[in-house]
Amino acid sequence: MPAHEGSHMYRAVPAQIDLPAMEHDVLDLWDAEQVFEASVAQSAGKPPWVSYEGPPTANGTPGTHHVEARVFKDVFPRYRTMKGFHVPRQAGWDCHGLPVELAVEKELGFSGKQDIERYGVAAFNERCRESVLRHVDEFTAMTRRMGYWVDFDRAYWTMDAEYVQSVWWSLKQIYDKGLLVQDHRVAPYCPRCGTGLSDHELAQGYETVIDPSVYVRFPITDEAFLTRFPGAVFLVWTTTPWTLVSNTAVAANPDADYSVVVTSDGETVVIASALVSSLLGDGTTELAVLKGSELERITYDRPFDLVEIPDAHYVILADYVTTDDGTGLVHQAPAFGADDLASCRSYGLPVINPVLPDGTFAVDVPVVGGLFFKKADATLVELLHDGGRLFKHLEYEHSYPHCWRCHTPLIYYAQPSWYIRTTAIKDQLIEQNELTNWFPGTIKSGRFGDWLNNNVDWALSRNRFWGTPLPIWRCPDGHLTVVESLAELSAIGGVDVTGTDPHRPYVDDITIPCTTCGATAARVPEVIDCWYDSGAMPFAAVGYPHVDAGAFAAQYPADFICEAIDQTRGWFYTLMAIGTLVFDRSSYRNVLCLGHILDEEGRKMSKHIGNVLEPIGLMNDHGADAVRWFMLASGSPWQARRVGHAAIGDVVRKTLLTYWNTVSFQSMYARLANWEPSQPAPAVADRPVIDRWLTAQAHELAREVDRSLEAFDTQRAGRLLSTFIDDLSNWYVRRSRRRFWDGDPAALATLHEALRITTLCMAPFTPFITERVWQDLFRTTDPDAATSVHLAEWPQADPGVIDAALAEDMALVRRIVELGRAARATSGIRTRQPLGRALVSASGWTSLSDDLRAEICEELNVAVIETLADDTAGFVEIAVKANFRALGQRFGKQTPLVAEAIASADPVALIAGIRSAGSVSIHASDVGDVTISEADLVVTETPREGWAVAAEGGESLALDLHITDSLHRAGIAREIVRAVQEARKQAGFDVSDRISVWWDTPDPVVRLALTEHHALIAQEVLATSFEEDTQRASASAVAVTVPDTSLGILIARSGDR
RNA sequence: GGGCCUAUAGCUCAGCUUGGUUAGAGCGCUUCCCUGAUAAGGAAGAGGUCGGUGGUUCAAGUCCACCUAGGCCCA
Repeated sequence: MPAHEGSHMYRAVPAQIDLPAMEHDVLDLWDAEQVFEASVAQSAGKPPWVSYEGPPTANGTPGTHHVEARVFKDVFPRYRTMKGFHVPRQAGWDCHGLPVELAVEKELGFSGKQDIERYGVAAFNERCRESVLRHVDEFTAMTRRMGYWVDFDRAYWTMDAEYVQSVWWSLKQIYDKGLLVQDHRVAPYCPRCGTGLSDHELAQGYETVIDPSVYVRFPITDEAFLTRFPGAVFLVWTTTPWTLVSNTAVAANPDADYSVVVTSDGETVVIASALVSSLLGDGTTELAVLKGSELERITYDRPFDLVEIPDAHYVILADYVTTDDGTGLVHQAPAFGADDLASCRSYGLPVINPVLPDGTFAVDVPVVGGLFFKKADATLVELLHDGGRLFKHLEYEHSYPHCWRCHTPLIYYAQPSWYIRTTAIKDQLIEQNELTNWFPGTIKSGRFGDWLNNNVDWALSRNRFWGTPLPIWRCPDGHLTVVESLAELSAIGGVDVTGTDPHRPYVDDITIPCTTCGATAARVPEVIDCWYDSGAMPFAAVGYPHVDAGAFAAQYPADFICEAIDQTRGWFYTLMAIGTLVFDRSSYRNVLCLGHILDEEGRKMSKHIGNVLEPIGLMNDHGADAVRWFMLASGSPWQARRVGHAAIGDVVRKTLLTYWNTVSFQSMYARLANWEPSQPAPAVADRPVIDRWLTAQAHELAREVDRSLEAFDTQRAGRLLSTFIDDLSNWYVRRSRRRFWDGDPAALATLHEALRITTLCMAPFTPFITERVWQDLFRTTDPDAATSVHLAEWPQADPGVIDAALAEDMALVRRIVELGRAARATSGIRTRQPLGRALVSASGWTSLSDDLRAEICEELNVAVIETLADDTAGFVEIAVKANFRALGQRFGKQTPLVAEAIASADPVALIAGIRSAGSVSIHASDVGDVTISEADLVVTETPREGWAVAAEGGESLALDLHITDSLHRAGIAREIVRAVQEARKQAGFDVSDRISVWWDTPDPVVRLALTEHHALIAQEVLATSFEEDTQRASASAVAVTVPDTSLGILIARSGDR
């Protein structure tokens, strides 16, 4: 509550805070004051900084990994906004595709496409649309809770009619360039989903499985060959016995050597020479070595006679065959392998496919008819065994592609599909990648660069229902008409269909006259890969070109995108590919690639294991700021990281609460002193050295955090901030407490400014707590302050204020203080007991200013501090070590010899010589005389006797432990002060309460201490009266116990008398 | 089989770009201290063959090679 009307005082900031509750209040504040909207509106006209929101698929509950990506997608826009850029942020939802279809299938209890067709495509797609809308709410709630500012009102939906038509437009551009084609190829195919998958979808679904690994005898039937080698068989290896049913040929490498060998069992077999010993072992007899080319067209008897395959079953030649594993003779089933198909086609072999689109063998196939392809393996292996064809049967563990959504093993399957010929723009893609900044950089040439180098055409079409329909109409003669919009369809067809839902089945009902021949053309049945949808968002999100061309121009390409590493071949690829296909340039300049979030044991989070951290719960336990800070600053963003309650709780205690308590401290004492930031304070240059130091550090902080964020390095920025907060609380405030009790304007103004800079720098990271602080400390005190910290400008670092020399000096001060504390601890004399003097030896010490030395004295509670080297009494022990870093540069190979010479020299004489002459010459064996200066040495000076000493890294401090009577009494006085303070706290007095003190003691030393230090004690404990008298006990008086004394004290609040 | 990443204290991680002789922090543990903001703070201690082997170098946690294990991605 403000002290009076029109005042510019801080609000009271309680020491205790419930962070999650505070965050909810801040969320309400942002809503009430429309802060996000204001931050975008306020920057209109400023240079744009564009980041794209990769649309999450709304088909399930958001997880902690979604929070991770969203934290990074939030922190940089907030930062750029503060830096004076205009950063519009459009939310987006990925609506189409298999994930959604599968979720709906599951809800409806369906098991395949037939079920969907029976249910009706219109109704099914309606369920898909409804499912998307349902799940979007959960994402919105999580997004709001975590403080990710993104504009949901303008969100793009990939299922919107405008979006779909934008995608159509782009496909037409690609078609017009001749890069959208239909082709029959062997492609990965999910038999359960009944559709082919693209290579980047394939990448999502590898699973480790154990398959049979069988070596099969293919008896040779070529008479000439058999005449030379009676009873010879080809040994053929496969891990997919089910494809043996459609065996069409055996491929050999024309240039490889093949051996005809008799095994130890007396059997004549043909395999690659390179594999004879590993496969057949010892005891074989080699009959002949033939080139693969000599085997061409040698016929054999196929393993199964279940389907008709005419004019086949001989050896063909193919370069891709290797002799690294298997037998060097590769079974060919052209319907189920891309290489097989190409090789067999070149020999004019037929392509026979006995497997139906649902993955089962056709019912009329003997033995395996109706069986799911994978399930046929066991039956077939048994059949091979019974027929004497099985040479060897092992199990083989390998990773095999599975459907990324339903986990059905995929089948490589020949079928017609639509492709985008990305291979035609491969060089352009590589060029665009060169112009892209990847974080971390290794992705660029590594994972992503490899992917581009091995680029294959994009299998675009899906034989499914809920997706963007391919905008291609075909007439009976096969002429194609590709359209870019419903308006174009209306124009061609002469019927207004602009109000039609551009989804199946409605769009399928539209027919148009063929633009080539005029015959009736109908849409091809396929929909497209939903990854195309999301990759099209840079233009489709604004409905380009049909809706708003200006918006697109302003937001292309993006300055920044960010997702987890699994998007390398997903969104990162589709964005770059579509951008390059349609606009000849990639859609983004900088891309941050995050590592995955793991559980506390380092396992992937999955529903199966039950180790999923539910993000809203996590944020309600610890606060969104804590989760955000963890994601940004704890560990390396591109490294897989373990997240758990302990790690996030740490963030709260170490960073957020320390910051908060510093704020609370400042608010408390400023209010007690009726201080306002607008009150005059001495110029920084005229303030005490510690104020100048803190101010310099704060400006350096602003500069360095800025640099880090420019380089997308949140980890370094976080480290800078938490170090600064620690310095602030545990050095500046700790050292300056007394000045705050006294209401010193210089101290209050210094801390105010330091907190202002910290709060601003931290705002993008932890937007809640910084907003609370901004409201309580800055908005209330400055009528010109921005109404939200997120509407404020980034703090300008003044290079003139930054003082590297002072920072170094202060670091030395703190190291010396640490030595002093260590010496105190080893001596057993508590800091409360004043000591007479300390001696210091450290490089840089002699040039330390008096006020910095005073800091050390005060902190260590010693009367004077002096230079150890000045003490000529001879009780200083000097140890000298070689400084290898300096010597190594000068002497290279001879460094150890010089170091040895230094070690064996008399350190006292050495130092005496150097200190008087600047350098000395010493003799090193095999090197000769060398000149040594102090920089070549690490000098440690320690006193010999009667002192408490601590030394580290060439710096040392010694405490004079002699306690005089006067020091003893001063110690007692401090002891009394501490005891009274403790009692005040116990009694629940406020820090500003004045008290009365009555005391009595039989001990003359204590009595003397009390009288001697009477004024000091009274001042320290805020006593308005301080009398020797224990008889005056009052009802509210509190007894104070002072350890190790026979002192009796009573205190009472002055007002309580 | 290939590519990339990772391996440092009981746990979580810095440090490696630019090599320097006592390898750090936080958490946890033991002992002690301090407390007029703090769920804080400080000191000491236990705990490390810096995954292994070789190499380069006067000097390797750091650079190089190979290997091992784990992860991710691909085939």
